[in-house]
Amino acid sequence: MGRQPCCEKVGLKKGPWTAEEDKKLINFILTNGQCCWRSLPKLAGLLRCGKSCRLRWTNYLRPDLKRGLLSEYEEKMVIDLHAQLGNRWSKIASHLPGRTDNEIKNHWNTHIKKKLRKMGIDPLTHKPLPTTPTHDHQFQQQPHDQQQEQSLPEPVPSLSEVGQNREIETILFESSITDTEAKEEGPFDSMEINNGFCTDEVPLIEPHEINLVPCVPSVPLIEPHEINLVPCVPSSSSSSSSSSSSSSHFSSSNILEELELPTFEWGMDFWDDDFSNALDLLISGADNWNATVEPLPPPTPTQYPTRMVLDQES
DNA sequence: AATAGGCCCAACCGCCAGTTG
DNA sequence: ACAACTGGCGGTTGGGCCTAT
Repeated sequence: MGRQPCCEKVGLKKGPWTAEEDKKLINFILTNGQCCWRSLPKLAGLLRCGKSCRLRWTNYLRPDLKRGLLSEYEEKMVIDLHAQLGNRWSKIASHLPGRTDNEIKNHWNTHIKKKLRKMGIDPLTHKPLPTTPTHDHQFQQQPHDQQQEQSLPEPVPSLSEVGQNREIETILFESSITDTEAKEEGPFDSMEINNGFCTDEVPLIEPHEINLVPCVPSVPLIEPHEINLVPCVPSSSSSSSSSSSSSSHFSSSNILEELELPTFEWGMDFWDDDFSNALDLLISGADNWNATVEPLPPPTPTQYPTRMVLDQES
C-alpha cells in the first residue's frame, strides 16, 4: 500500500534539538560517517527519526556550512537562479557552496521577496509588478503582498518568460554591481537562457565556472582542489551568524565554528586524525560544551589544521 | 515596563523519485 | 512489474526574539 512513515512516530522525540542530541549525532557521524539515516538514530542512541537526523545534520551541523546572512553577491545569485529555476531551492543551493536549500528558502521568503517587491518586481515571476513603476527603483511598499501572490498562480516562470526575466535580473544586477564588468563577464554566461531549455536542463554551474563576483573580488571561486588552506587562529570575536538565537539554546555548530573547521565539502578524509580525535574527545568528554570550548588554548597550526579562506564578508 | 505584533529560522510534514529485492 | 523502502525536496509551522507602541 502506501508508504509507511519514515519512522514509527511513537516514542520519538520532536522539536528543537538539545545539546546532548547534537553531540550524539556529531559524534556518531564523525566516527562512522553518514550511513543509512534510518538506522542512524538507533545506532547513535537518538530518539529521533532518521529524517530528523538528516535534516539536523545537513541544515545545521554540517561543518561545511557557511553561517550568517547571505552576502549581497549570494543574494543576487539566488535571485538570478530563482528566475530560471523557480522554487527549486536545492538546485539553487547547489550553486552556493555552504548554503542549504532551507537557508536559501528562508532567506528568500523573509528578505529577498520583500526586497524585490520594494523594487516593484514580482518575486514569483520576476516581472514588474503591474501597478508599480518598475525601473526607477522606487521603494514603494506593496500593500497586499499576500493577495498579490495568490493572484499569481504560476510559481515558475514559463520558459519564454525566462528570457524576459533576464531583463529584470539585469536591472537588479546592474543596479548594485559595478556595472560594466557585470555585463561583460556575463555572470551567468554558462546559464545563458536558451529557450530550448527545460528549466531542469539549466546547466549546473561548477564552482570554477562561477565567474561573476564583479564587485566582490575577495570571494574566491572555489574548486575543491583549489581550496586555499591556511593555518588559522580562532578569533575571539566570532564573525559568525548574526542570528544569535538558535532555537536550540545550544548550537554545536558554534563549536565547529569556534574550532574554525574547514568549510569544504564534507569528507572524513579531510580531517587529520589528531584533530578528529581531539574533536571526538571534545564531543564525548564535554559535559558542558561551552566550558570546554571557550578555554581552548591558542592553537598551533597542527591543532587547527586548516581553514578555508572564505571570508567573503571582509 | 508591559505587551502586542512582526520577523526569523529551525524543524516538521507530506509528497515524489530513485533504488532494491 | 511491482511493492517496499530510502533519501531528498518544497511548503508550512511554531516558538523565540526583536521592535514599536
